[in-house]
Amino acid sequence: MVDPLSNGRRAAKLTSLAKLGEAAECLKTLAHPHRLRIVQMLLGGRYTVGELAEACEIPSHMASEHLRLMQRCGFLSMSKDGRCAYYAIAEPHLAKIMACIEDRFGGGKPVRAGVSA
Amino acid sequence: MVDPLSNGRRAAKLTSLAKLGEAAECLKTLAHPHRLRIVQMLLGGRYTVGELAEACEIPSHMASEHLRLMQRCGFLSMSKDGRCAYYAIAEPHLAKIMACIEDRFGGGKPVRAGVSA
DNA sequence: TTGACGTGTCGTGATATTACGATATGATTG
DNA sequence: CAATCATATCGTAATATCACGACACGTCAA
Repeated sequence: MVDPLSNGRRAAKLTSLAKLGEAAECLKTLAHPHRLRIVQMLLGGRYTVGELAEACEIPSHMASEHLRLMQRCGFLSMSKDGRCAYYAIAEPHLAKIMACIEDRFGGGKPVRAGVSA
Repeated sequence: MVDPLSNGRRAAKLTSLAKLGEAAECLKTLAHPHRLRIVQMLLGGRYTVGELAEACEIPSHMASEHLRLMQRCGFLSMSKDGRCAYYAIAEPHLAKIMACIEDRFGGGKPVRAGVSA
């Protein structure tokens, strides 16, 4: 009954719901296959909208929208060079989060836990 | 036409769009303030639906739905004890991802990127 | 058995997200 | 100057998500 892992009101180091709401917004922004690929590519260097769009197999105006969304929540920065727009990672935490994602999904395991437990 | 998997300017270690779609699903499941709080609590031990609901300030039948969503993508496991249902973390990667989130949002800073370190 | 309690499920309306075509802007080329 | 390219923005319809009330189900106490 005194099992430290099975019971007891531990000291709550809980983040406020407001902060969690902010975090949820950012997570939701990241939660899209094309945007994940864009982040993954950008983690390796800077690319133009067209390059990113081609890698995601989508029209460039759609890549532009994804890019804008991610720029709005502080993930990316943009710099223009002539008529090309180069995007780059602006939020350092993205590398760690992406590493977690690649760790779980990049490997190749089917990844389905707990379903039968 | 640039094949993102074999002909990038840089060595492309890109995850397939299918895998990224899977990852996006999981991220989307996590991207909700109440679900983030539930995960944060569960990372510190196991709790019943009612306890989780109270901490999120929501009716317990809504907590139950959040719990079911997270159980479906393998994040959580459940065990019944009498009429109580105890939930616990089933996906170890959750701890690392939550640590990243707390690192960026838990501190207390307004948090808006662009502040180049 | 009856009734209260803790959970889980269903249906619904409100709201957010998505992809897309059309079109606008600014930079380059001839 | 006009044409073209690379991006960006707008309006939209289809779709997904959300919170909620209502209620079904098994468990426990009397």
